[in-house]
Amino acid sequence: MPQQFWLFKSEPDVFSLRDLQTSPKKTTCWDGVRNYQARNLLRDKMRIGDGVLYYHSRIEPMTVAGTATIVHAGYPDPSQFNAKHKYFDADSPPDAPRWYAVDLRYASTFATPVTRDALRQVPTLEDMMLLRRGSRLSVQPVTASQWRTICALGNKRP
DNA sequence: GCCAACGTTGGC
DNA sequence: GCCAACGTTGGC
Repeated sequence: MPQQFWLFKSEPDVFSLRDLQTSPKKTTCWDGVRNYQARNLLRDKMRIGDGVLYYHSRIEPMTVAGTATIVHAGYPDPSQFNAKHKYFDADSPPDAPRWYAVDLRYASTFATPVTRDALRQVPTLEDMMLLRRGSRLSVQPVTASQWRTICALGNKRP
C-alpha cells in the first residue's frame, strides 16, 4: 500500500500545530470528528505513515502550518463513551462504535506557512477539496502531487 | 460577526 | 422517503 496524504483542519485557538508539537510524545488522539464522511476516512482509509497537512482554519491568515504523521490507524473514538465529555454520544453502541479517531504525531513546521491565498494562486491546486466552495470536511484526502507542491512552498526559506 | 453551504433531524 | 427546520462549519 503506497503512502497516502491527508489534510486536517484545526482552529489554532483550540489546538494548533504548536500544541501538537508540545504534546507528550508530540502525539495526540484526533477525536471529536462527528461527520460520517470524515468518519469513513478515519476508520477505513488512514494508515500508519500517511502524511498530514496541518491546516489552521478560522484565523487570519489561514495557513497550512506544517505536517504531521498518522501513527495509529482508525480506532473507536474514546470520547463518544465518556458521559462527561463534550463529544459524548449516548446513541453510539459500544459493540458497534459510531465514531473513530486516529493518532497524529507532529512532523514539521513550515519555514513559510502556506496561506490560503497562496494556495489559490497555484493553478495545479485549483481542484483541491479545501478550496472548493462550501467544502467543510474537516479531514480530507490530498493527492501526492498536491502534497509535494504544498510542502515545496512551505519549505522555501522566507 | 455575518451568513452561505452543508449535514442531520423529525414530522408527516 | 420527502423535505422543512434546525444547528454547525468555516470563509469572508
